Amino acid sequence: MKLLDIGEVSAKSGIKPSALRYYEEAGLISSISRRGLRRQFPPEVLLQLKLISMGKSAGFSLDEIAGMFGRNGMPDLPRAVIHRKADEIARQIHELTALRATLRHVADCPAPSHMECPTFRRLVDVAGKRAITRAKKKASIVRAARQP
Amino acid sequence: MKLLDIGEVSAKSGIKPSALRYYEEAGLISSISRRGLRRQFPPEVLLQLKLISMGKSAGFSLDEIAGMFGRNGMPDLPRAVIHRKADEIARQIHELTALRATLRHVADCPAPSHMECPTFRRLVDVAGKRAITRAKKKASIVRAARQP
DNA sequence: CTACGACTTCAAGTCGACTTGAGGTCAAGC
DNA sequence: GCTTGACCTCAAGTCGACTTGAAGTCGTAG
Repeated sequence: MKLLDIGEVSAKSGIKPSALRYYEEAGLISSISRRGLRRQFPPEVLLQLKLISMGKSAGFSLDEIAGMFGRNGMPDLPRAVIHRKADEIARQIHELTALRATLRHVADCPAPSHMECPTFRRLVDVAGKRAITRAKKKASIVRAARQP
Repeated sequence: MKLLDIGEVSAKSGIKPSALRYYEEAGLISSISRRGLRRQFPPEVLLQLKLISMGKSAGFSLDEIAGMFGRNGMPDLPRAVIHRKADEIARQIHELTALRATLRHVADCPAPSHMECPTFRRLVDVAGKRAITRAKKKASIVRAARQP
């Protein structure tokens, strides 16, 4: 199993060495040895980084991502918890879908004031209420994750 | 048109007054008058806040959101630009969909090592390449903004 | 063998998005 | 008329996710 040094990982993933060190520090990835001082990573790290970047672009914090994928890239979590994460993502997909529709609408709707356009209001309402709940939930999830 | 004072807006939206002041400072919303010192907002602000929270949960910065919806909540931008934002969101929906599928898969797949499971690798590959591009784009925007 | 460039550590800095704190103002209820 | 509580301003603090800088260490190419 041929190892990649941090420079190669950085080149292949597009993530700066400094960020890779930071991820390692945070326990998201782990280097397997050194050549001189240089960190050597197993090739799976590239896949793990992809997962990390997916999680990030989904708006999860590094802590949450670590929670999803565990220390070595794979979840040691009960299925139910993972499915709950997936549900959270599903909800987010819903919200994004509404946002996209809203944008397309405001781009094309010729009405003078969108605020009074019923189509617009309906679109905005789709994702509405959960947003408030969410901020609070996030905090509690983090707390829960810290006390296993 | 009955006005809402900042406390009511906060209660109805779940957003703290301090954050509302911050949004006003940032030009995302605007209060229309004062009663004593208290800011008074027009009722549309609630809709605007919904849009803002949608945008936030989609991972956009306040600046980007301001860019989408303009100073007073509605876009003054050319259609093409708005559609590009919508496309960006569409891409993100794609990524999230892949992430959700990946999570469901790791929750249920009984394989010993996911790293070698072809289903898993395929899922991860779905969203892959764009992430890198995105980070660079963001950075270059930032750089450009610093040198006007 | 030496110079180079890419890495190393560690501390400190940055950026966005707020929150918090100190000190002050107001309008409504008692 | 005075207190109370929710607001006000402005400066400073916080948190996450990195980046940057200084000072040092390697291994390879010339």
